[in-house]
Amino acid sequence: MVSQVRRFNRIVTQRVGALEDRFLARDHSLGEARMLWEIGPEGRDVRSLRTGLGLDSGYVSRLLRSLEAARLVTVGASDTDKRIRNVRLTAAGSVERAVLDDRAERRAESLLAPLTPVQRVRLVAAMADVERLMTAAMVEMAPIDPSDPRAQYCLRSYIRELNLRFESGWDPSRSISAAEAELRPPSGIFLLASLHGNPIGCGAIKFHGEEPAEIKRMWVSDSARGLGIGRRLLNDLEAQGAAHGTSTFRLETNRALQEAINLYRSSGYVEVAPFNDEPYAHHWFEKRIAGPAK
Amino acid sequence: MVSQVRRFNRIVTQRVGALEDRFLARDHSLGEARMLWEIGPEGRDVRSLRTGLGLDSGYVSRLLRSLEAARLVTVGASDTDKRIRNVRLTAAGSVERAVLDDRAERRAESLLAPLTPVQRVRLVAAMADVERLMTAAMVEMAPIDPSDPRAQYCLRSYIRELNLRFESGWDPSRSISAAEAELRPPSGIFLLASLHGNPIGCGAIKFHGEEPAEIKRMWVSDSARGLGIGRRLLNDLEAQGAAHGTSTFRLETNRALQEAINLYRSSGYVEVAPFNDEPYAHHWFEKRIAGPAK
DNA sequence: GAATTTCTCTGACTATAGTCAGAGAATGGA
DNA sequence: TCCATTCTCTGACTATAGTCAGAGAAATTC
Repeated sequence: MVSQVRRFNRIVTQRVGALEDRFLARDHSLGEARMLWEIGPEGRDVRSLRTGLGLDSGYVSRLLRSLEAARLVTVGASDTDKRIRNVRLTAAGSVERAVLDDRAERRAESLLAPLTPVQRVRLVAAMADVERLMTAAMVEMAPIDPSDPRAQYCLRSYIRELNLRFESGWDPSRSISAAEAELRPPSGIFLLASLHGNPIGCGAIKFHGEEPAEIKRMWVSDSARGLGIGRRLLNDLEAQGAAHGTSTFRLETNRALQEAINLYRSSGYVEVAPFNDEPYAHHWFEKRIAGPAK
Repeated sequence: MVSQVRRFNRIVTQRVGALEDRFLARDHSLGEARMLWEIGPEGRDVRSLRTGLGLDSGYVSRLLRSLEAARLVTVGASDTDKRIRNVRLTAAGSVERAVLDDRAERRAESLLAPLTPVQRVRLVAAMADVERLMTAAMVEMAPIDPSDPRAQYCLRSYIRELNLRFESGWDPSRSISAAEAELRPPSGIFLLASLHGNPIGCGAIKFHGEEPAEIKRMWVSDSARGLGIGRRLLNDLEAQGAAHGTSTFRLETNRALQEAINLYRSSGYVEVAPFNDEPYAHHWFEKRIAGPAK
């Protein structure tokens, strides 16, 4: 498997890497072209360019001066905070960006051009698979404090979604509690899934001493469905729980969340009699896992 | 389709491009690392390094001096031609190369690591597809003179293969002629398929004035089977023939070449009564194509 | 045997893509 | 109000990855 990955890397850097970057730039240096691209039609502030491209502030500044000298962008102070500077494309800058875009388009076409129609369809399908799975591989999971803004964002999204999907809406106060303090060590664990630093999913454990631990707040962003994030969150939560000495997990869920129910079933959760009086639940699940490795 | 290709390019350069190159080098510059890699355990002459990596001779020379200074390679004159210099890895150089190899291996593993087993299998399969089809897309087809060494290589390979696969072997002199002069404009056309400059397939046309043209010498290297090269050669030959005013093509083939027979059938060739007395043929095919575009 | 070509090397340059250390202006918190 | 912090900018540097023009030695061609 690994050797296939390496062969893939070789071929793809030959064809995509070499062409994509260098070829697109041409009239500008690669750095300028990337910057022009990243600024986008709406304009952007310098700070977000810096973090977005991962460049040194001095370097970004210099690139902007050179784009400014070429009359491709204008840089002005932001209205709200005069330390922050805002970059916008000039008319010429927009044209230039369109040219870059057009080149990328042609590059992509030229990659498909030599193939037969059947091969094209197969290649594009395989590319979609690779893209999806590589994106999945870039998702990072890490425990964070439930008061962290990223955790809060996930929890708000979770509430919004449940409220939308449950037939009767969802009122967290009528439901069994999962307050911040309950999801923070040592009472619990809050796990965040993020892609490029942006939160895209979460899951939590609420420990009950010797009693089975509860899985709570499992949520995956719409934009990240189908990447297996839910399964990985569940796996990681179980592993964390196991490290904490827990060998039995419980959870309850609403019949509206069919994909979650499928996930639990296929992850080894077995439906059991109701073990609590959660008003929004239709299904109660339990799973025993092997104890922590010797 | 094109937008999928572009999304693929973006993701893949992010993940493969950025990591692969820079990450591997570490102790050396990227140029040195690439060179170390390309030299290989067997050693190589400077010339092939230069063409293989596509670098300026001065630059290659400088890189070699720096590797030599680090005692990773030795450079000595070739036995047969004292202008040519031979590069070999020292013991330390081999160790260093193994370290690079190991890093590439780990990189590849780390790409798979976050995925579930099912996802890994899917990703690797999709990568194999992409690799195969991108390789196919890199194959170039161009008419060349049949006396060109690359054409000669293909023709020799063709003869060897037919001799091997025909039940009774193959003696070109008993077969209908397809001499160099017959496959060269204006009498004919010889089309070469090459990958990275190396010949991997060929096909030819022998014109007969107003009479149907003959397709001859269709061959694809073992190493390039399954890439659709045969079909593209045939397509291109027909297009060339059409541009030359030919609208009917004929060919005959031996029953041992089943994959070729399938190719002809699925490309619109219809089996017809024998139109010549080729002693090695079991099937005769014909195809009429639309005239050249208005 | 002379002229030409091939192969590698050196020296002198260049552009790109940075990094690092401050400085100055604006903002936010105590 | 003052102090620390944030944000951007400039100046001074560096490493990498080249390019280009020739020179010298060996081989090939005429």
